[in-house]
Order: sequence, then C-alpha cells, then structure tokens
Amino acid sequence: MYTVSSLKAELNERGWRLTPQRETILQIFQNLPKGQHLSAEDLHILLQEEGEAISLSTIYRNLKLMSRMGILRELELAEGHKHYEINQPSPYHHHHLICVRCNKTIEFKNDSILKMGAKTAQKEGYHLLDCQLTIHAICPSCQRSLLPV
Amino acid sequence: MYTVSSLKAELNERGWRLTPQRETILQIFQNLPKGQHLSAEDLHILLQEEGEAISLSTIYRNLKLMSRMGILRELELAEGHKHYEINQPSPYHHHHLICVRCNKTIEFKNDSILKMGAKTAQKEGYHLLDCQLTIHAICPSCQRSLLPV
DNA sequence: TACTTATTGAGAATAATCATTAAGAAGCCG
DNA sequence: CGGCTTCTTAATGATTATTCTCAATAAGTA
Ligand SMILES: [Mn+2]
Ligand SMILES: [Mn+2]
Ligand SMILES: [Zn+2]
Ligand SMILES: [Zn+2]
Repeated sequence: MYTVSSLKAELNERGWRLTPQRETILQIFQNLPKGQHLSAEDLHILLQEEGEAISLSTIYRNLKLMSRMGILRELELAEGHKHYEINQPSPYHHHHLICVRCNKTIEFKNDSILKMGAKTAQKEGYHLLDCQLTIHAICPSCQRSLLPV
Repeated sequence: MYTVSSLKAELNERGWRLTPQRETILQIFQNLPKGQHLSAEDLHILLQEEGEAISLSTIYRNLKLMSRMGILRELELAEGHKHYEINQPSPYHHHHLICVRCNKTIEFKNDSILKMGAKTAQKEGYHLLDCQLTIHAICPSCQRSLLPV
C-alpha cells in the first residue's frame, strides 16, 4: 500500500514537494471505506468537517496531480462531476458499473481487462497509470420504476 | 469592413450559424471608439446597459470563436484578463504598447511587422489570422512616480 | 411547414493568477 | 555526523476568469 514516504519519494524525484495538504489528501483516500468515491467538493466539505480545511484550489490541483501520477483514479460516474478513489494494484484493482438514474455504483473485478490494458500499453511503449472499465447502465430497481427517460 | 452578411457567409461555410448574439457582438466591436478594447466582462456589462443582455457563457464562447475566425483580435493587455478588438486589415492594422502599471495603452502602426508576419506564415504554409506585436512597458508618467515595483 | 442540429443561457465545475508561505537543498558551525 | 540559517522556488489560498454541461431554443434547410 502507498505510504506517505513513497509519495514523498515520487514527488521529490520530479522536483515536487510533499506538503501537509498532499499528505492529508492521500490519507483521506486511503482510509475511505471500500466502494466510496469523493468529488472535489465532497473532499472539500469532508476536510472542513474534520477541521483540516484545504482550499478548493489546492484540492482541484492535487486531485489532478495525483491522478496523473497514478496515485488516484479519476472516475466518470454519473453525477456530472469527477470522482476519485485510491488507485490500488492488482488484487484490489476493480472496475465500475454505474446506474445513470440513481447513481448506484458497483465495483467488480476482472483480471483479463487489467491484463489486456497492461499489454496494450506496453506494446505501444506507454507507461500505464490506470486501466478502468466504466459501465453506465440502469439498475434493476430503476428499470422497475418505469419512469420515462 | 466586415459586414454582417460576410460574417454569415463565413459561418455558414463552416456549418455554423449567424445568431442575433453574434451579430450584436460584431456590431459592438465595429462601433467601438478607436483605441478601446473590451474584456468579456466589459462586453457583458455594456450589453446589459444597452438592454441587449447576452449571457456570459455565450460571450466567452463567441469571443473565442470570432478570434479563431480572425474577426476579432485577442489582446494580452496588462489587466489579468483578455481583451478584444476588431481585427482590421492593413491600413488600420496596428500593435500595442502597454504600461503594465497604469494600463495606458497606445496603438501604433508598423507595416514591416505585418509584412514579416505575413511572409513568415506564408513560408510555412500557415493561414494568417492575426499578427500583433505587444509591448509591455512603463509609461513616462509611471516612471516619474517612482513607486517601488 | 417540418426537421436536424448548432446555439443559447443558467449554473456548476474547473482552471488561471498572483501575492504569500514554506519545502527542500545547500552551506556553516559545533 | 546532526542542528541551525539561507536561499531558491514549488505550493497554497483567495479571487477571478474561463470552460463545461444540459435542457430549451431557434437557424438553416429540405
Ligand atoms: Mn458526487
Ligand atoms: Mn479590462
Ligand atoms: Zn438505479
Ligand atoms: Zn503608466
């Protein structure tokens, strides 16, 4: 599992710095209950409630940065804004099935997808940061409700 | 001088449309006193005052569009936001000398710059949209005031 | 007149700016 | 070797600017 010191190492390697804000954000995501995802706004409010407020600017900046570093995954759920979760390696790596009506999200695993992603990236000489299958769909419950569109 | 019908022609040629908003924006810039430049916000307020309000979204979208079409010029003055003016051909084509302290802006002409720009673009096979020399400086009056930085 | 689809407007999300702060590197002793 | 002081410059936070989204509208065209 990703530690604060490995974050520091990776940052420093690129001439960047470990800040309390980055450390806090990493820890929030590491301690996030399985299956939960946070938007920038969610994170902002959560931090305020915990009395560790970080500015929205900094949150946006670091969510993007940590996604590009491959530490977080940027998820396109069905709410009109991005969500994030920690990017975990193989045994925990998973994909998302999202109900576009009620936003209920199910995480599922599939090793062959990850393998294929890794192989494809490698074949092209790309450095893999994340590989996620996102399925937008309508859940059984919303199907039953028969509401138009 | 650019007319509404030539704007319509150029738009339609690309599958785009002439809207009242675009027409209004063009006319505002055409009637703008020589040497005046408008920011998105300036334009928004100006239109509100004239009772022809156009949404800020639409203003931003069209300022960018019309700049890319070569109808407007996007100016990097010294105020932290973009300004725009109509993009006029040769005899009216000009450049800008801006005081970064008081924002006083002087327009000046220089045919050789335009010629060089045109030649350079042509040599590389580029289609010239605009060619502007922007000079950021400190005006005599601000020099005299001797204020630090 | 009907039809397709670009455009608009409202609101939300995200990015940019800039002065201020503070990591991390480097130099200096003890 | 450590701690302390400097120094450079990345990062933050507050604010502002700009972009994105989506449902509703309307331009151009058949
Ligand atoms: Mn959400
Ligand atoms: Mn201005
Ligand atoms: Zn559902
Ligand atoms: Zn001046």
